[in-house]
Amino acid sequence: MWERGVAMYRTRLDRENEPGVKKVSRSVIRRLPVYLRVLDNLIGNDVEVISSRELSERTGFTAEQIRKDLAHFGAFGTKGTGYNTEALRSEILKIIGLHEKTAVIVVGAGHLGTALTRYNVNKNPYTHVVAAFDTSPEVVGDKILDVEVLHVSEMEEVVSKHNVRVAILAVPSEHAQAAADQVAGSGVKVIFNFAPLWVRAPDGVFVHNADLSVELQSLIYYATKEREKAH
Amino acid sequence: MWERGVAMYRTRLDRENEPGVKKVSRSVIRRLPVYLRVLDNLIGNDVEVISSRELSERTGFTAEQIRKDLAHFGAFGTKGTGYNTEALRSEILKIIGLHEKTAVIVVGAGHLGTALTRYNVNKNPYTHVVAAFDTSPEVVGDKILDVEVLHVSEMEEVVSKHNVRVAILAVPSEHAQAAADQVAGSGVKVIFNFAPLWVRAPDGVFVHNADLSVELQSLIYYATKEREKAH
DNA sequence: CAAGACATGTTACTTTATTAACAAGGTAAT
DNA sequence: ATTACCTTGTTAATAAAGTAACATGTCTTG
Repeated sequence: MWERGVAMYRTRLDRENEPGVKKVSRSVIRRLPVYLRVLDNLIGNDVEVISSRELSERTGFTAEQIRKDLAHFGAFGTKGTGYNTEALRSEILKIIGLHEKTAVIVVGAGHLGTALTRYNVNKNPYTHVVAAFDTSPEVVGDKILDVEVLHVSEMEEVVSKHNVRVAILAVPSEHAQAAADQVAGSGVKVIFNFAPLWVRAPDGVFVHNADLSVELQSLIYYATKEREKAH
Repeated sequence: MWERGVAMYRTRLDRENEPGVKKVSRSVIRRLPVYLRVLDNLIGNDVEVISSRELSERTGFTAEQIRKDLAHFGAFGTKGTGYNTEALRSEILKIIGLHEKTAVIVVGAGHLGTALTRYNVNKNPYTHVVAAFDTSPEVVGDKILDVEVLHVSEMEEVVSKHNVRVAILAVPSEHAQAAADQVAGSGVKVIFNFAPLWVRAPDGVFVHNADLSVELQSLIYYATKEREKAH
């Protein structure tokens, strides 16, 4: 009775230390799509198995780090052999949530928004830009490749209809926060913001600010000093 | 004699641990331009003094972190008061190397390259795009705002003439590595690469790969799960 | 001019991330 | 079947980054 009681208590503590979902760091999540791209290439070349050491050579990350990253989510490899490329690809797709094509909207159909729409449509097999939005009558109604530019008033309907969870923001900074509020209000869960302003969003909405000016300015630090390579 | 010998030995070891220049992490360097932007705004509004606490509210970083970041480079504040906005701005400019306008080239004058050229010219007071480059006769000779599109064969001359140390790469991935080799060969010290491929460069050249597809894919992870905000 | 309030910069602590080491499992060849 | 060789996944050690605490110094106010 006592031993059993103690054992049960310990178990409860262990559960508390590992509260349901183990939290995985942003750094790990960022590396997963890099593994994915390499796997896509390998599969395209009919390579069926890959070791962490070979993945290391193709990604620049260390083999230990790759194994550890994957271990966060399960044991996908075979000792002595490595990872089956198809199986690992499939697992990573499931982890990220790319197993079905993700609907994305682009807000702001200026030069940057247009370029990002084309870039994404052409370069990314896992996401799909369902529409771009703008307020200017000059661009509303246009098409960017096969993507229609709609008026922002139609955003909520489109988001709802296509179950859009990701928005790319490429509007002038003076409208960025308002645009962020609107997309968040429409039900979007992730905002990828290119405006040179750090937008805020309610809890539950994940914001990634990709301020290219700030990024460029930070890089200039390395233009004068002799330093190691990035990433 | 013995004690002195030991003491000297220890000192030598300490020096080796701290080799002349103290290394400052990428994370710190990335935050500096954010402080800079806030300072620019404050100065525009004739604010002369700012505390780390107020900077914290405007940047989202903690006050402790801001103080610690700045402390890497010196003591710029006044106890009891805070930081003089003009003076701190000036210090950060010197730290990053932005005290004189930095010459930048854009390689690849497609949609993304054009958008980045316009974005940078309009949004960034500290850098100056001196030219864009392409190989296609259709775009060579065009102008993007007031930036000329030149043939890549002229790159080395332009880089040398304007002392260009930073290149933005926006070429198709199949040409990215060749383009990186060429700009590195021209004497550029920093490569900001937007091609969906991790380019490599010789030692002494700092590469930052900004693969937007990979970034977007990693964000999708947060579209399904409930998670905290980024950055 | 003394005292209270305030903010920096430094040092110590905690947390997180990366690197290394290794035990256990699996393959292939003899 | 046994041996030699690989490679994974886990645990341990190291390094890095972020957070907190506080001693020191400055300003302001009565």
